[in-house]
Amino acid sequence: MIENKSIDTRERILDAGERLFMVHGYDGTSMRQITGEAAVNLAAVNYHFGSKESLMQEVFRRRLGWLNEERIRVLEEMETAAQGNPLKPSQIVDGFFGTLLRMADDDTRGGMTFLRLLGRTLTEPSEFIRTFLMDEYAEVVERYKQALFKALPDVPKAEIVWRFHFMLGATSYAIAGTDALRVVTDWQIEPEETTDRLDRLLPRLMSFILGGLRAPLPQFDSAAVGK
Amino acid sequence: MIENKSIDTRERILDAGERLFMVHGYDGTSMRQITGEAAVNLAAVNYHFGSKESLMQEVFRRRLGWLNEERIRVLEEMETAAQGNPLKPSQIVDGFFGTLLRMADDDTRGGMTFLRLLGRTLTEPSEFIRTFLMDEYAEVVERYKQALFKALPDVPKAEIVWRFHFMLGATSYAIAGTDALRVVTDWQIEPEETTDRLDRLLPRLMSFILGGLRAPLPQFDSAAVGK
DNA sequence: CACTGTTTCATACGTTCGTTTTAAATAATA
DNA sequence: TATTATTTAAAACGAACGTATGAAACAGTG
Repeated sequence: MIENKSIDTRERILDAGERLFMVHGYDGTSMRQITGEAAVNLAAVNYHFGSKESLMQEVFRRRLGWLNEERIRVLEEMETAAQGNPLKPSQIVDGFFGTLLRMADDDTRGGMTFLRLLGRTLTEPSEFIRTFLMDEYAEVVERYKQALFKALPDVPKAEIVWRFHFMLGATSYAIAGTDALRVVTDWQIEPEETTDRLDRLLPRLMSFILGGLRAPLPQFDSAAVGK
Repeated sequence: MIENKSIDTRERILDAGERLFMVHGYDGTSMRQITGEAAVNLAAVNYHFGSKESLMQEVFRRRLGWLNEERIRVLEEMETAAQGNPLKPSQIVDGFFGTLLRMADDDTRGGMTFLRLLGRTLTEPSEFIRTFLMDEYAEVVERYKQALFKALPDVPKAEIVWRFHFMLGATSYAIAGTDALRVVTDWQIEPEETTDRLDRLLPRLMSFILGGLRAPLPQFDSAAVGK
């Protein structure tokens, strides 16, 4: 290995890609936009990453690697402290979703930009990113799922899995659509809300998804399902 | 106006566009894919709709027009029956989200295909679709918002707006990611779950989002927000 | 039938896309 | 400093993109 020429072409490309993929999506972002914003030559992406797809994967790997390791670290810490007893659902939810949301405050880890990219990507999984995300998430999801099964022994497992799914949705959307949703709604939030919006998003979202997780089980009233 | 030549080129283009935009996204879908799947000439899209963007808008207008009229019809019906009394939150939620989810069973209204397109589009709002969606949604969101304010007079309005936001997210995601999420989780759901998955999604999702809506209000413990 | 407006068709236009190539510039090693 | 490996630079590639054109096929009306 050799030292950087200017201050890291690689990193500048990743930052530009992260931001542009977040704003315009994968297909909507061109190599020329990326290299233009990063102020590097067009060929630099293919030199450093091989292809546009590989760049996209590296954008995710750079952030998700840390995030999912942190999630597992937090979970193990809690499990150690609990000495074999089940964790509280709120602890588990905070370990998974709270750790994610707290990334938004850490600009050295991508901050809001990466979170919003992640949120929108989960609903538009191209084939190549889909298989990649599966690998990155497999272990951490399995661990948290097991923890929830243990924490909620009376709730059917299928139900827990669905609700995990819903929580992921509410979270992704809340992040990805921080202003995309304003669009659809046109609601005005008081000024104080927008300034420190992020500080307040976490407790708000936590309340909501915990409320959903603990909601009464649905009645499968087969006759009235349609209404 | 003149009759159709073969059986409605326009409609076949809309159907193909709806499906392909759902699978590959707007930028990821080419005119040649659309006209190929619809078995019409390449120029037919520009002839009938003017441009690719206009086609996308028409794909949405065709479904959203009916959906949002139906939502308002249902709301007015409930309000009339209530004779000025506040509605139950569960009624309002069912009017908005239940009406949406029940579209999935109606293939003459796009069924799951359109729902999934809608779900993924809400997290990737291109500038041109963003302004369009705002117009389509403005009235219905305002009406339901007001109904919720009235139904939950003790809950701060900002809180209700946020939770509406979260509910929309959980719903969009649950729909858009019907198998995109399987990807991320790799959970196995019992066979019986997948067959009539849709019948069971509605009550499950309803329980979840109602639980979230009724959850205890968050504590803004400013000192401990970061952990 | 001829006439007229509508729809379909094959084809081509000018751009932009991701990628490749060849050479120049830079940094590390001896 | 001479040599070698790494990184940047400029230019070009073929392919695919959305769109436009003009003629052919069609349907409705007299």
